[in-house]
Amino acid sequence: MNTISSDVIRGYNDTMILFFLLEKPSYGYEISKQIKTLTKEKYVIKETTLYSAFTRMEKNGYIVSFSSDEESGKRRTYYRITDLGREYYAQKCAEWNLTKEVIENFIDKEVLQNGSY
Amino acid sequence: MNTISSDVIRGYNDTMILFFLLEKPSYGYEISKQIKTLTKEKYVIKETTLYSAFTRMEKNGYIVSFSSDEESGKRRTYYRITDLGREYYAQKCAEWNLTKEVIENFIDKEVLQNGSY
DNA sequence: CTGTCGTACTACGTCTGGCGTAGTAAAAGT
DNA sequence: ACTTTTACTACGCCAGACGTAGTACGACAG
Repeated sequence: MNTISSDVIRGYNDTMILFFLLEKPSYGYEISKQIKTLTKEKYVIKETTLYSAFTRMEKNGYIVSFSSDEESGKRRTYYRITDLGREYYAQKCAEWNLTKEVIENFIDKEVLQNGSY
Repeated sequence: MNTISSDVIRGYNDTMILFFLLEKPSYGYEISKQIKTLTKEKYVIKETTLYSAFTRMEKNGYIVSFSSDEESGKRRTYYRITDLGREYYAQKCAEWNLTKEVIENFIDKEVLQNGSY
């Protein structure tokens, strides 16, 4: 029942990833775990979605990659957010508010209250 | 500045259309105007998006089409929502609440307050 | 009575993001 | 020694949105 269709999230995977990169550079596996934790398992990003988001965002100049010199553990590709990335993130936040406002016009509150379906 | 990217709305165009059909059968042009009005011009659905949504939803059994016998004016294709369509609409409303909850975790409130970008 | 605007669509093709499937490989746990 | 976890890459498909274009009828102005 409570799975989120990907079409809804579409366009916000990038935002989620950038949200964590705002704080500090990170890499795929860590971010995927953070998303899972923050959403209390309500949303789990697919690996392919995650890594293709990285490539796309690097191409767009929102993030830059660098290789880690790990003393121990596996070698990872880290990503750092750019100024353009911060701008893009802020834009998406503003857009989200607008979108929320728009969509909410079409949501029937009553249907939700008595969960009748 | 304040245009909504289609990727965000994606998956909710159907919901918007069904929202109006809940009340009474309607047709393309009327619905497109109603969406524009209800959202105060914040969102205007593209014609191709609208009509392809009709075909898709009819194929899925959410709506059924019938021809109008207009005494005057142009002939139109009307659509009526089905029980399955109502169910689908209710599902989408519930899904929306979940999605909102999830995405909001990643939205920085401060960025929004001082609109700094 | 002619041209333009509003109404009401259909057809076709492209793009993008998400995701299924599969495979690789090193480190860490048992 | 084997399995699990970590950390990816490659390939290809699919669906929804949308650009472009064209059709056609009615109303209304000049």
